[in-house]
Amino acid sequence: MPAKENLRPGGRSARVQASVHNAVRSLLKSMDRADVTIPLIAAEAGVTPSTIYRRWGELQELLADVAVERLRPDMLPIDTGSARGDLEVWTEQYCEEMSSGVGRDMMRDVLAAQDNANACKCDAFTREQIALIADRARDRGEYFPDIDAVMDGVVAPIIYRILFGEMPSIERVRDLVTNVLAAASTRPPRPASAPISG
Amino acid sequence: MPAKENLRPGGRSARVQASVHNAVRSLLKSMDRADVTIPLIAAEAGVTPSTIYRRWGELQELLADVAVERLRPDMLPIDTGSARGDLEVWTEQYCEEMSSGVGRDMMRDVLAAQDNANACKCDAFTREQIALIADRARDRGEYFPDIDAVMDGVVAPIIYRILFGEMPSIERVRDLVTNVLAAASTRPPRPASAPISG
DNA sequence: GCGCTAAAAGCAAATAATTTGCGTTAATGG
DNA sequence: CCATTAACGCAAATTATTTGCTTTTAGCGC
Repeated sequence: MPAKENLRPGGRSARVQASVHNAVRSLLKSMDRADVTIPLIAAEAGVTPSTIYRRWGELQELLADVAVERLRPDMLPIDTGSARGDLEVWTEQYCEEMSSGVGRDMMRDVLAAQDNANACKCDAFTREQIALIADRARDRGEYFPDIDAVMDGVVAPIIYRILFGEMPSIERVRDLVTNVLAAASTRPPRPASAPISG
Repeated sequence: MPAKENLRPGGRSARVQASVHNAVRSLLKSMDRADVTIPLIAAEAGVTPSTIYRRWGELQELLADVAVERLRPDMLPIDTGSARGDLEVWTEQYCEEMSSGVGRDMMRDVLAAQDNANACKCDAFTREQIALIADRARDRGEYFPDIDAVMDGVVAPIIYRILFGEMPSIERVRDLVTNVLAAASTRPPRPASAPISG
């Protein structure tokens, strides 16, 4: 678990991290992921392999580390003028990104790592985006479901299907959005979940 | 993709496969998964490492192969006399198994492999179990939702939360079951999904 | 059953990845 | 500016993976 944060943020360390991340991204673009090795990354980044081994431990952790950065949302959800429109557009884009080859690879990298901190981060990113849409809806005076209801009703089914072999169709995605919005005003809020230890 | 099926099912090959699988299970019981290596497994199984390399390619594929066998349901869903009872009991047990340390490790192994055939198999196992419950409900003349609705409404949220860091509480699980059953008689069936290629 | 064919396994040498000890560089805190 | 020490680089030692070749044996036609 010797990853990322709470290491010396100063010049060299940060430079090495950036260089290694760039090397990974660059190599993943030009070759099959199965052929990417730590010595290769080290050469591309201009560092010695042992630096990578000591900092990330395994290739899997490094890949997860890079993937989670790429999964970080880089823009605000598009404002369409209505909660339904916002959620529909965001969901379709999310689904498309996640079900693309690149998206699925990144998700696999994040989930394959021992350390589940990266997976939690991805979940947090998604919740933040939905919270932004929810805030806008509230500002407009519109109903909007609980974040958890959207996670259960829209995000989870999409991710499950992508991970377990079926690509959700756009019709299904729209349907999920419709159902969660329809249920929003009729269902009571749900009980909270407990965080996982390991 | 030199895995599992359509290899010589006869004596030696099968014996080696069984021996290797047993070795993996045994080693995973007694030590940390991070310390399990192919040479170790080979020694435990009494085969040469190159046999494992040629047959499974990577440790990850072998682990996925073993995990999917352990995830295969070994019993029929308990018959409680009602659809709601059947689904509730099955779901609680499923959730408990999957969120245990062993369950999460197996799921990770299955999802981490390049080959997504194992993930598809897990999905199929789950659908079969739900189909059995649905058949029983139909025989009793009870309503029962579409398998896809149960996958979306119950299974996906549970798995998503386990994978992405939150353990679903038993209350939430019951709530998911309640909601999918409540929706069963009011919602139209959903459009189908397309299979994934890679 | 008997032998033929080829898939799968064993063996060992060659290659590649990972770990480790130790000296060096440079970020951080006083 | 100096002391401290985390992070890095280097190289040797260890361990894992690949590969060419040989041997075993399952599957199949006779």
